[in-house]
Amino acid sequence: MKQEITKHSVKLFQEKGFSETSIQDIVDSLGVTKGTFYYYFKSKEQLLMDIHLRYIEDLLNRQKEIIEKEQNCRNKVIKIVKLIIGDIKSTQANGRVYFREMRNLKPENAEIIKTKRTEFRDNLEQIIIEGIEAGEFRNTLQPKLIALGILGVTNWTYQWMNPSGDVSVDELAEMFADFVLHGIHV
Amino acid sequence: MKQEITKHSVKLFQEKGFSETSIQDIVDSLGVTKGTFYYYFKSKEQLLMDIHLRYIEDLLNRQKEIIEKEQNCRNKVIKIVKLIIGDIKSTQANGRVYFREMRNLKPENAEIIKTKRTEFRDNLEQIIIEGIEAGEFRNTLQPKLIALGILGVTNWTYQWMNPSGDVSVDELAEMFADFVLHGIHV
Amino acid sequence: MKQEITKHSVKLFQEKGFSETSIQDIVDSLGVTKGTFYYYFKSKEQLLMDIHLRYIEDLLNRQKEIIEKEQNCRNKVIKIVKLIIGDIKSTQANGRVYFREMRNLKPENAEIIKTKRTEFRDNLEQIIIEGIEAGEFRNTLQPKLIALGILGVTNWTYQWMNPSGDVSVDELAEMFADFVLHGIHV
Amino acid sequence: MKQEITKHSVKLFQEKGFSETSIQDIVDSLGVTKGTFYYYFKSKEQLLMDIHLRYIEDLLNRQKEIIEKEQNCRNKVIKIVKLIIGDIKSTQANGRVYFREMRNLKPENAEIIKTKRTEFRDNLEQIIIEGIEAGEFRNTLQPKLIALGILGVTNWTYQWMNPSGDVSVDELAEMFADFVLHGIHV
DNA sequence: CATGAATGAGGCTTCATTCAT
DNA sequence: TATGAATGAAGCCTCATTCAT
Repeated sequence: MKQEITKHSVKLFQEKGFSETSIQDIVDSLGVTKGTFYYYFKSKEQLLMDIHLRYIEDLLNRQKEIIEKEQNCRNKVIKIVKLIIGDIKSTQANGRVYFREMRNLKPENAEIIKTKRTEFRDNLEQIIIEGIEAGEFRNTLQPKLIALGILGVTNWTYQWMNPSGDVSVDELAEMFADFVLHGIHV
Repeated sequence: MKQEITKHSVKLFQEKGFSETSIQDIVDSLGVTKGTFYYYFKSKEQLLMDIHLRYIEDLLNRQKEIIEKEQNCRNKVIKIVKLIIGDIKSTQANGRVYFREMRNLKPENAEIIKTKRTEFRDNLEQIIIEGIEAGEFRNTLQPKLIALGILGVTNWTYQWMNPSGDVSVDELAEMFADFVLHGIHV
Repeated sequence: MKQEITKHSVKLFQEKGFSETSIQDIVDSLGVTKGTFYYYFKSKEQLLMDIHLRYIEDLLNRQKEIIEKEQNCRNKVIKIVKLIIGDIKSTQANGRVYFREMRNLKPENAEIIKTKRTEFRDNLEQIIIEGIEAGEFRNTLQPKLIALGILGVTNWTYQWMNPSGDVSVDELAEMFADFVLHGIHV
Repeated sequence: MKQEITKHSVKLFQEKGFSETSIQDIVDSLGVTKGTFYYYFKSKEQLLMDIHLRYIEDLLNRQKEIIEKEQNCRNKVIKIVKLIIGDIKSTQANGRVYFREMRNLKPENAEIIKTKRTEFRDNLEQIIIEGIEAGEFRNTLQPKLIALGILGVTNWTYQWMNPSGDVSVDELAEMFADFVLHGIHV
């Protein structure tokens, strides 16, 4: 039931936004009553925190795997781009909530998520640094800004991507990986 | 007074979010009363629409100027990247509201903004297409996706940029223009 | 278990008040679940009634003993003052609940308690009457009002007494018995 | 309107208790809507605080007057007894709320009221001390406890007094003043 | 132009109670 | 005996909006 509530909530939050979705909306979509919601969650905010935590922790785990498995930095970057974009179909709702609604967390919870978010970004930055040292990447790059640029490319996808649209996810991931590596110039 | 209200609202919307900011918050920050607000705006949503319209129309105008003035596509892209990032200091609040709060517009208003948003993106896509035809850009690129990728790099900036932080806006614009053109690979 | 529940409830009701204490609070303090509570008590109100009944019936029994044992009215009054104040340490929580929460009983239950309360007061009034007739007490006293005055002195103690404070219970009982008998004037 | 709300609230709190009275009850009794209540009061608790403050400050002022005007301690005590009981008719509701509902104040507000309550008691204690020194009162008395005893007699009245009942307020005040001074013993 | 009182709908949350297991 | 999931009513409070002045 807790999972059921989470699932429906993510869907609604994604469609209407966190503040715009009422507990009533959530329980109505499940056919239960408000009491049930509060049996499983201490507050609406805690549900949001749950969603955030689950999302970022999953991302961090899979990022770690990539870093350990892949040999060169080029492939690490490609795989991370594909990681974020790749499962957009299954987790787009989750991702949208994650990228948009952090503001609604209490300061102490926001801090926790922010720390993990920073960790993810730092890991990417580290790959850029190592890639430069290994001669894989151009040595004029500023690793921190580039990491943020790459995340812009991938995360922004969650704003416009229409999973039932005409763009194939795999195709998009390939295109973006290529774009990140080589830019647009001939 | 209307401008005063808009200015303070943008600041508050950016800090706390549209739904989380009450009319009371707005008028308190101005030292006036609610009646005054409703003398100038028909509704809270109309104020948000005003903010959106002003922002996107300004962007579109300046984009048009760039397209007309610059000779080659390479420079057009560079200038557009710098356009979005360049005035982040003066309009970050505006930009954040623009990128985050469109969901709170009424369907008919959202449609209007969406059209202009699409126009901005289409213009960029057109530049990519022309650049490819002119041999400036790689011909393996999918123009629409690349346009979205570039916008990801630039628009995402509004999420993490701290205007009082240590990253110089000019430096950032240069770095991102370079990143967009040449990617990270040697 | 029923006694255990009662004991913990009294403690919580005294600290936070009846309305402010939830069944959840009670069962949490015992490490059991709500079902258990409702196995032993029909309702929250019935628990409160139990507490009231037990308290007043004990008082009435001990008052009766005093009335039967003591020879003169002076001693009867002294002993009753000491009865109420004397076991404040062991039953302060009970007493506080008794003096404060009667309002939360259902009308029919409130009536039952009120009757017993009146009985206790009437017994005291009767002692005053007999004391006046016997020439022990001043014959200008209005027995009913004086009974209420004496109960004020004693019952009010439950409002301010801090059992772990610096006032000794015995000392207090002596002082109040003396005060009731002789007043403050020289 | 604010006064109107306060007046009706006091009446309801006295009848049903603070926790048992809903904002809805209050506004219904006035024929207005909930919004109106919250236009005048920040919270239910603040209304309670208002009631408490008004009551104790009035008492303190009138106590001060008595202390300044009356010449001997005997009369000061008599006047204070009559002060508390005297206006029971006009302020019984207020008094009941004051004596019963302090628990529902936030800790910081409770502290403020407690301080003023203590001030009132300390003033009475001071009168006892001076009375003993002046030879008006018996020197075996413990001033602090006696002050609490006297307050028991008077304050308890708010528990049982039925203003429309058969006991005359003046008569009661006389009787209790006499009781406090001379006790019950011949 | 501006105020400030009033509305009413809706939001989050708590809680006593029930009931199948 | 005891559990724990579920209910539904009710409570406090916020807020966009209206309107007489």
